[in-house]
Amino acid sequence: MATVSRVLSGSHSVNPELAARVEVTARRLGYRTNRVARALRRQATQTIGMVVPDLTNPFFPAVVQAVEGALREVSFSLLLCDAGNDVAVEAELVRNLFDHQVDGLLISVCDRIASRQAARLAASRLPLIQIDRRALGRMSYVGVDQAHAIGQILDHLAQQGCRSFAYITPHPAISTASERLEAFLSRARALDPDAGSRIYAGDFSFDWGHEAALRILRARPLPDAIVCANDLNAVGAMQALREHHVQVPRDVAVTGFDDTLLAVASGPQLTTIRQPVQELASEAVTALRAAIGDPSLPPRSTELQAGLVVRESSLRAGGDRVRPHRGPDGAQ
Amino acid sequence: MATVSRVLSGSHSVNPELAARVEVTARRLGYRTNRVARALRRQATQTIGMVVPDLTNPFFPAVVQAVEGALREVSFSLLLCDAGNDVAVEAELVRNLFDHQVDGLLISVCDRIASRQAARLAASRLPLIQIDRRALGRMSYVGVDQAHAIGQILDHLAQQGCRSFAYITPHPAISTASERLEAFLSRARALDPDAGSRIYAGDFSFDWGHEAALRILRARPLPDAIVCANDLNAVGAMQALREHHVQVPRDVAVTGFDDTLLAVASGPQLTTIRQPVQELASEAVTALRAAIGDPSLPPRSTELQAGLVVRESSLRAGGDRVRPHRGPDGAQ
DNA sequence: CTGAAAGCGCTAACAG
DNA sequence: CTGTTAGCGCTTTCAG
Repeated sequence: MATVSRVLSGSHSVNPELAARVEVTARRLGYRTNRVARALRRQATQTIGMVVPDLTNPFFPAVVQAVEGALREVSFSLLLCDAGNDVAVEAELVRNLFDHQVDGLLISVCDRIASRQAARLAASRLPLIQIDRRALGRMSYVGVDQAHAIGQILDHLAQQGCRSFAYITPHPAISTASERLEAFLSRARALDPDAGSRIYAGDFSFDWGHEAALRILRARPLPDAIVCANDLNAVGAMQALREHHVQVPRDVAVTGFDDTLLAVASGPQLTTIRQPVQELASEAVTALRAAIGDPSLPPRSTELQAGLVVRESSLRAGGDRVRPHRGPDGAQ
Repeated sequence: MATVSRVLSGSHSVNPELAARVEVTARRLGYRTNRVARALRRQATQTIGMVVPDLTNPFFPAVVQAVEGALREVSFSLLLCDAGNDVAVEAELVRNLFDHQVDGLLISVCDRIASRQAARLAASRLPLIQIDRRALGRMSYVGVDQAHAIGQILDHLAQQGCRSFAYITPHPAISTASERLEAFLSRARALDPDAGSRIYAGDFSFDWGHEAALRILRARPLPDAIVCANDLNAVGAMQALREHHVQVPRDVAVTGFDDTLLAVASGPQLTTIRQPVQELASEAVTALRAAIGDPSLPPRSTELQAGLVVRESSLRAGGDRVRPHRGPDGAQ
């Protein structure tokens, strides 16, 4: 019995001939090792838990897919949980994941403050990597350099001749939103002293983008550009602008963040930031496996760089990519 | 020890006073029962496996979210797997899920033919419910009445005065695509004898919608309406139309299917079919639990009804919702 | 109603 | 290199 175990888990060297016999027989019998029993004995499940705030935000499915792929390569499985943007649910999910004896946790927290307790609890018991959104500054984190990303957007807009800016964002309780907002404020003010008075903070939704744009419209004059903290907000804003016959990018430029499907599906297509989802996922998995292998490792944080993707929504000055059929009044 | 187990799992009646003492102590110690050990002993993990073809299709995250919620209510957990539209990966995932000793399987198969083997294998070993896409006619299935949904679209379009139709669809190897296509053919032909010659089958992507629309443009005259088997295709098609200065819905009506975020994010907003995702999920979970409870139960199939959501993209005849700023040449 | 004891399927320590 | 044995943490007989 022990020999069979050794052959099948490849843990120990076994006489090749015997090993072959075991393998053949196992295959003939359709034998598959019971991972539950193995987990109980080894005290390791080869399963990691992942908690995301909301699968409905298309950014997260992309991350989940990449994470699952990265885990599969090292034959780990994924226990996925959606917190529904609810910190209480999130805490409950983390506890449930403990009970499942997951070997580690990947978490994108709902709230940079309110999620701290759950995150701390989790980190005290398990290797944990924060991904994208974080609550604990001193714990491992994999995310993108938000300031640099926002900088790229503003540089691009400035180059397009934009001199006044509004900013639509979810509530800054989300760490990424907060970082983007701060970056926006510090950089936009150099170009536009009033930028700070045109911050519209709501939530992550299409509807909020729409609503915020309506407020921007009411507070005329329009800024040259509306920078949005994510694609959903941006697309909502564009919708509202369209309803009010304000043309993007002619009358106002709009930018998003995440480069989700929405960016390409909207009309006009959205200039946005492409998150390095693959790298985010593989870095997170690597870091988590390292932490599982040696729990005494110090926290490790990685900031990846995201890239600007220029599409129609920000091209103002009659550049090459402006749609030709917009007519002679297309230039401002 | 046995008494503690009985109290904590509530399986057996225990002297209330003793039970209280156990509970207090357990709480004080922060005791949590180890689900792996329990699973080994009980031969049941309280975990179900779910395999979806592609999380990148926004329909599936919605389903996953709903399923996870429904499972949480009955304290089951979800082991999620993304097959990446690859039948071989799908089969491997199913095997892996066996090894995890999941109590049941929810699967939306990649291919109605090629996935049969994997599905049959799975069904032979475990309670299994097919959800949305199916491969096995005789096994349990929860989905929507595609024919009725397509019927609603065509009725609506006919009412808008459309008399000629094109149809953009993924490859009919996907069961839902195949059912929708068949429904389209049988119903559209009554209105348009040529409908069968305007079928564009490709894949589930934005890009295919775009490409198919280009082909439709090349094969002028334009049909009155382009019916699409999903929102992604529809939005891709609208993009191509826009690039060629064809106005939706003035020059051609376009409809989608799924009512994802894209439907509302696109310009013009998309008339589409809203899938009853919540009901789909809760029915699937109910059916699966029933099958787990009594594996001898006969297969059970449920067809839910989906509803038409009318938005701008199909309103042709100067109805209320046509955007007013389109100008006097807006009517065809 | 409660306690003692066996055992779920596996792996690892220990002999040989 | 291989076999025997104990035991992971829990639940469920079986006695009492």
